[in-house]
Amino acid sequence: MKGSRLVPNCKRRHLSKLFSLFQSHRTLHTASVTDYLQVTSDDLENERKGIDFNALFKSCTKLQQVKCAHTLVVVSGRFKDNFLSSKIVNLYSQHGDVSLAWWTFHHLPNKDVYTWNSMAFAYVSHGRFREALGCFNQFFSTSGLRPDFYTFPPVVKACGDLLDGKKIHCLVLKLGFEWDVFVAASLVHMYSRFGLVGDARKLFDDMPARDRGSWNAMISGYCQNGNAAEALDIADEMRLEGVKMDAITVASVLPVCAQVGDILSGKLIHLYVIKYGLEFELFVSNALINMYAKFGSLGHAQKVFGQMVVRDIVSWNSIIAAYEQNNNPVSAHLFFHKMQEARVQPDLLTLVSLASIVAQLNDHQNSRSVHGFVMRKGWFMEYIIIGNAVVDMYAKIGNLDSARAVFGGLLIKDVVSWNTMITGYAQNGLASEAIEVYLLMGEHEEIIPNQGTWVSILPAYSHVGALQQGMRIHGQVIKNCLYSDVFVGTCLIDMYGKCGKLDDAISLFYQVPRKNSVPWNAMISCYGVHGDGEKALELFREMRAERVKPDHITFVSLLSACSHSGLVSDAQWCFNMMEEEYGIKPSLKHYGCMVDLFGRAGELEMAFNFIKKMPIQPDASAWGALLNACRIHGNIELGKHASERLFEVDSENVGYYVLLSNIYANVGKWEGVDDVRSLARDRGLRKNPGWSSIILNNKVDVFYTGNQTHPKCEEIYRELRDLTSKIKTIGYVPDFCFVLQDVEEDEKEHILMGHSERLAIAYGIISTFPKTPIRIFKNLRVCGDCHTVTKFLSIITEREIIVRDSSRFHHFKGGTCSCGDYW
DNA sequence: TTAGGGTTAG
Repeated sequence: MKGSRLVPNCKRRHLSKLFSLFQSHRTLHTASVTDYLQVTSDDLENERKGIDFNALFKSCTKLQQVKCAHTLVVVSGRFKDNFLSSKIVNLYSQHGDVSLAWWTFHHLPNKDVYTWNSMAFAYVSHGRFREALGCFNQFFSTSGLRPDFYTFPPVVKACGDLLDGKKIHCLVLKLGFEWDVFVAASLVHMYSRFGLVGDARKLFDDMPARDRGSWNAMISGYCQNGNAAEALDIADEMRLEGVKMDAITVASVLPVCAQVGDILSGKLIHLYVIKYGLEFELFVSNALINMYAKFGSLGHAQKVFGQMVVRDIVSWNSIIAAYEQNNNPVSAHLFFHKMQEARVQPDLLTLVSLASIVAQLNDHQNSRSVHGFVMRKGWFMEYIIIGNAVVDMYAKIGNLDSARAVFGGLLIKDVVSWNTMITGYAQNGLASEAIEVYLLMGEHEEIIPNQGTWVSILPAYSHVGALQQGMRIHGQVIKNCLYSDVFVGTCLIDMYGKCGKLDDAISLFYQVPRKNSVPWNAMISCYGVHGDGEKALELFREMRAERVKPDHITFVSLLSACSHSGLVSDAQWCFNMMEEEYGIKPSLKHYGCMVDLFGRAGELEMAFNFIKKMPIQPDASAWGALLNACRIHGNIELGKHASERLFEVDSENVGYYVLLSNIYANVGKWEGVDDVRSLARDRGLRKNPGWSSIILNNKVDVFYTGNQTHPKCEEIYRELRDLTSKIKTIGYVPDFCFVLQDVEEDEKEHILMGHSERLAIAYGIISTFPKTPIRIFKNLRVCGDCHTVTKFLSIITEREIIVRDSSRFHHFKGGTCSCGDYW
């Protein structure tokens, strides 16, 4: 028999490797691999005598040459030796080859406890818990052997649910292993894992002896259940008992410090880490990076990362996520490149971060690369998290078609998938699509809506002014005890505010926690859109008095509120305070608000000078605000200049062409109107049609300007003609400067009557009981003539009419409007 | 010869 046939399952190359090992040990006198493979079994028998088997085996294991070691065992005929085969099982397991471990294990005729333990441990260490439990059950029921101290800890770890855990616990008690520190620690941890921290604590308290591992098990139990205070307390108790924290203690506690925002404890632990040289532990450094990232201390995170000698995938993911989650996608991307240079293969979580980075950079090209990479890896099938991340990525860059396609293709969807899709639509202004997805979600009973669902759907309902539906969500929120959640509360404030229920918004505002700026911003913005700049300022003063730190959004809301109410000097006060007192550098949005403020107040020169003095390149919002001001105040020359600058920075936005053509039309310069129109046409832009909507009996009716297709069209026009003649008797005179076509006066009056807001209001009047308030929503700004008409309508119909347009609210009552005709 | 307790997540 040839030597090679003795080892049927081992490849020749292992033999040759083995042979070189033999050579290096100088214990085998065969000259070459070929010679060795030619030897017969008799020869081998003789050769074997000359081999120092133990030395060779040790050498193979030391060199991590697992296949050589295996070959050696087989070639030397010792494969029935439990000790050696178990060692091989462990070695294969360490090398990540569980199937070869099982193969070795499986062919052992008389397995002992050590062998079974080794196999179960191999499964556990690769996260194959079900197989580990199966292995244990088979061992317990068929081998006739008694488990030992080493058997239980891995098996306890493998328990997938409380029932399994309790069964194993019973067995431990029956066999009397409960006071082994390793077994007890694993039980403590098992109970914590299933949320029974109290039971875990009882076991821990009853332990007659505790080592550091026992303390760690209890601490991590608390940490993983979010019991931060208890975790930190028991860590302190451990210190008082003279047990020092090790890398594992630190790695458990650091995430808790981050979670509860305890920067001081976090830093003290970091000092401890440095003092005891734990910073070279991979887990510790990784946990430190994550903690500093959560505190927003990117400098510290990067310093820890920079000092690491060995980095693993978690280290790279952590530093990438640190920048990604602190809105620094450029640096995050840089670290991703460095990771590739270091030849570390990205994993699932790398891609989750990368998807967010690509979204933040609005990088359409790379969004497809991310999508493709995930597809090639086949991760969509297995992991919901990456599917959701890709949906989110596409939604954030405004590619809703791709987002929906990926969403539709997800084999399993959880509540986050639905929330992501709803948010995606809502944040891209596609409220009805968001609502459609939300309603579709309701058809899947297994999906339970959560906080994220309310936060995603409420803005969609506010956007379309769907008060009834919004209130229904409010009911659900109360049912789910989420009314004190600051984010849900803020969305409700926003919803009530945007649906014209300012009083409800205010009362809700005083019910939610107000420690951070979020609800304040929402309430200030509500006052702003309702044209009450004074109240917005008053609330801002209250916010300062309560020592709540405003952020950049607070100032955008505040400046815009001032702008809509003509509070020029107050706005200037806020603008200066922003940087001087709070160190917030004004962004383009803030500059845009200021230009808008000066412009609306008729201070066109001030607005223009303000733009000229801006320390950053003015964008479309600044020039657009100036152009709008020129329209309101009829300044053609400056309007022309503003539009030229505007088209340099944004030539795609059709709204600006409309604004410019309005300026010409208002003063009857029809050739100017034609020029602008043809310019827009040449650039392939089409006017965004004006429309208004009204919700009656949960049904949304949308009217486009000049709409002739509504089923009640005739009635609506009849009512409008009737109402128009009535309001003419009390002083209404049509203002033709809002007609942007060069036609006869009769025709102009007809055009005005066909404005979408008027159609919606008339439809509301004929469809509701007398004196019922009417709420309508318009996608563009309300027209000046319609504004006048609505004031008169509020007198003769004795109704409140609430019109929400693209920038604010108009609350008409008894012939006046809440905006005081300033908008 | 084998065991427990540890870091990243939409």
